Amino acid sequence: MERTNSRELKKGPWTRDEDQKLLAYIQEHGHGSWRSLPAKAGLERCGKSCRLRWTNYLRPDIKRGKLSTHEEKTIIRLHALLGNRWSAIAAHLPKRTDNEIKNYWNTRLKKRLTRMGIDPVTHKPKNIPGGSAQAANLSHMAQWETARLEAEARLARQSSSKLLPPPNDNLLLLHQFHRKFNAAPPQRRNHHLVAPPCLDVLRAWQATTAVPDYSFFGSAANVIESPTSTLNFSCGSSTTLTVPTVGAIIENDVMPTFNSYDVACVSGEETGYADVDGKMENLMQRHDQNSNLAYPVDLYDCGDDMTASYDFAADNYNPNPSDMFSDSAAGALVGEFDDSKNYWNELLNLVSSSPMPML
DNA sequence: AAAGGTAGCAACCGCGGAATG
DNA sequence: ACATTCCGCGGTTGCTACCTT
Repeated sequence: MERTNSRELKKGPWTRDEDQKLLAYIQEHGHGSWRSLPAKAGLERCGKSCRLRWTNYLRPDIKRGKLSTHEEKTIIRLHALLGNRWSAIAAHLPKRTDNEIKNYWNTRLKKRLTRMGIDPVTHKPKNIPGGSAQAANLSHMAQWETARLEAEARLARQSSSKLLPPPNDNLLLLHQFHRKFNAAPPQRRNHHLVAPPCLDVLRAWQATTAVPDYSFFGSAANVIESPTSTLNFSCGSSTTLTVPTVGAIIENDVMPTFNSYDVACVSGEETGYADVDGKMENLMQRHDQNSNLAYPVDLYDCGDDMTASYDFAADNYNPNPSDMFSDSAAGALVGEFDDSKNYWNELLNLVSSSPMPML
């Protein structure tokens, strides 16, 4: 419990002097216990206030300034899936704080969607009644997906801050999810190595705005290689990741399954990302054709300043390739193309259905 | 120029879960 | 097993700058 000190603690805006004291202390000693930090740092603030100032403002790895179109669309998509779980959303927007994202949503994106006639809570057009039977049927799926996303967000936080193995419950949850929906489970490799904190599909979305014009789908001239071919990516070692081209997906009508390792593996391989993203956009497009999608495609892709903005290096994830691709890892690194179409269709449907209650 | 309204954002508050003894 | 402490999250408030009338 937070108790008020007998001495009156300062509240309100931080001064430059206070900032410098806090910054200097943390740079020298680390934050340690937030509760005891203020006294040690010579600040008349509560520990909570110090922590907030640090995490939302002073931390050196914070990117400030206007959010890019790419970041905006990521927020919208993640919000459609996660609701107001700002920390989980922030985990997929490097260098942005949950507070900043929350503010941005409340002051801008929410209003923009409202103006467009879209309910910012359900992400559906306001004149289309919600609560369909389908939505009800998807409740369970939604809960699992939500839980999975949260577990991944936790992993992201843990591994980025400590580089320690994830707690067993997180890993268990991920395994349960993947088993339940017949997707490739995340695999624990060597004990000291943590999976890169990524939400596979959403990272694939994030990673690629290099191809802003998605109208090429269906155009033979732009389909890479033959419709059934695959692309191989070098992963910095002898292992390769096999990913089907857009054409292969269309042809075979299968939904690819990636796990975190797969996507991390293609980091830095621009063509790989473009292709992964292409798949997702294709899925989205096909989904659009079969559902009353709330968003016109251009809602996300209307900006001119789209740039490939996902910076994997920013995650400070530098796995040793020999660890990364050892033993059982090899199997998982090969793209697994289960027929998990239902999984993806339902997940994508979810985007246009109402948020579900927590487990 | 002044008053009122609005937008944007930093910071606070209360709650709940995790960690610890 | 329980109580206490610590920390993080999401909701909310309040301040400031800007805009409109």
